[in-house]
Amino acid sequence: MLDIQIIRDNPEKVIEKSRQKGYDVAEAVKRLLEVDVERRGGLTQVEELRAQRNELSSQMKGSKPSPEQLELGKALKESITELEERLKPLEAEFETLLKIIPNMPLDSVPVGLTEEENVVIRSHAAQPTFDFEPRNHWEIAEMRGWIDKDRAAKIAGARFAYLKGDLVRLEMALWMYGVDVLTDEEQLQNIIIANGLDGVSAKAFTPVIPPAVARTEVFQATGRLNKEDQTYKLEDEDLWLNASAEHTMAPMYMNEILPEAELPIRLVGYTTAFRREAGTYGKDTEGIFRLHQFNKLEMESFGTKETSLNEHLFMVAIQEYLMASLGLPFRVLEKCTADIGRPNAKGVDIDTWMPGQQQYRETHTADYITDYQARPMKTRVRRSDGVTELVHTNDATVFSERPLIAIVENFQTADGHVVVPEVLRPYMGGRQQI
RNA sequence: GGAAGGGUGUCCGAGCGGUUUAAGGAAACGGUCUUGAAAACCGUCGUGCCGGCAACGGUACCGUGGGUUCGAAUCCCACCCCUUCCGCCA
Repeated sequence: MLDIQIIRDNPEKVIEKSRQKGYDVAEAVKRLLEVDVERRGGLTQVEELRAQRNELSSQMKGSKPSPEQLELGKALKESITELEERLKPLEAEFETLLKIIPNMPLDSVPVGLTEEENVVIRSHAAQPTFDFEPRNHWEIAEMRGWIDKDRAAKIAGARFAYLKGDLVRLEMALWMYGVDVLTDEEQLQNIIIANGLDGVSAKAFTPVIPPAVARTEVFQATGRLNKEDQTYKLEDEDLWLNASAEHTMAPMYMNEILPEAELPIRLVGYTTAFRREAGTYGKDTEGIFRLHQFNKLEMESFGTKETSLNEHLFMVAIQEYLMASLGLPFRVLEKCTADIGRPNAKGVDIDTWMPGQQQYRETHTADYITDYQARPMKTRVRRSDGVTELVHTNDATVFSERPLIAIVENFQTADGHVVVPEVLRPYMGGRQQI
């Protein structure tokens, strides 16, 4: 959530900056400020009464309370209870509205109302040419027995899959490769230098396998439970299945104050992600592009306000480095105001060319979140001068299963085999083709 | 799942109805001393919210949420978590 002070001081700026689709930010800000005034008025009254109660109480502590004092105490108690009851719904509405208001995009974020208005900022590698008609990944998978969705449907329903055979080995190779790069400070340093990100720490990411579920309270604090219909809830438990390792890594240091010397804390988490994909009926029904369950390797980091923007750029640089090293054709997009998530002040996507589908498809995202998540999570840093302040969080995809699709489609051979990218061969027993 | 014990500030830890504006210790920061460091000594040292230009004042917070009371870290209820033992088990 945003700092209420910022909204009070610059409501028009918050509104102007937050052009989002789906709901009316201006209306929410207007109502929030009304509620804020009412709430503060009530709060002042309650606090005055409490002060009287505390005063009376300290008078009574030495001797036996007189009947008059007890009488006054009872009257105060009633007034306080009554005022508190009136305040409760205001506080609740205040909290709800505050959570609805999205983060303020940086000035550099392009203004747009749909994802069509995202701006391509870089392109890497030419689209490959084939002397045969390139197939979809599901056609290749069919030929090779790599994906079985029919039996998965029997077991779990639509949008689930059994991945099989060499496709599974390729996926595992991808995880290993990603973790190896992210834990190698020399390679990280090279990425920093190559991208002119001087001053960015080359500290290695710590590999993490997080819980795949989180409590309601925790999930809400991350700002990622906005669309409850997209997230699976465990029946009879106060638990939700995570839709990314980000959801269970970001709140890891909830209610903690971290020493500045420990920052940046960098994590690379592997988990299975679950998404209900409500409202996508009929979309991407073929193959494994859009499943209810998939695996993903994700970066998460905790830093300070001075370092977070470069940390974001660093994460994007890592993504580009990884994708380029695989030899995949992809482009980098600066997301427009409508396409960045509510907690974001900026966001970058990577779309990768899928020759079997003759289009670029989203494979990665990188979120610049500032202190928006840290505020409700109460994750803070004690600076070297002793001051505590909110940390800044960043997250970004390393690999999901979508790059797997890109590898299969881009490096396919005429007879339905796939050339293994060189950097993955050490993890595939040296095999050049599967 | 059963039994017992426990959750207090950055950390350790006391407190079990009104001297809590949370003892004491450690860490951290500032200072004295020292060639420098260590030690010793002195001082500072929680967070949120409300009001105020500020100094400051008020209020809330002792796992979470309710309750009892004029008054709750302290008593009662529910839940969550941790530890140990038993049972079950990848």
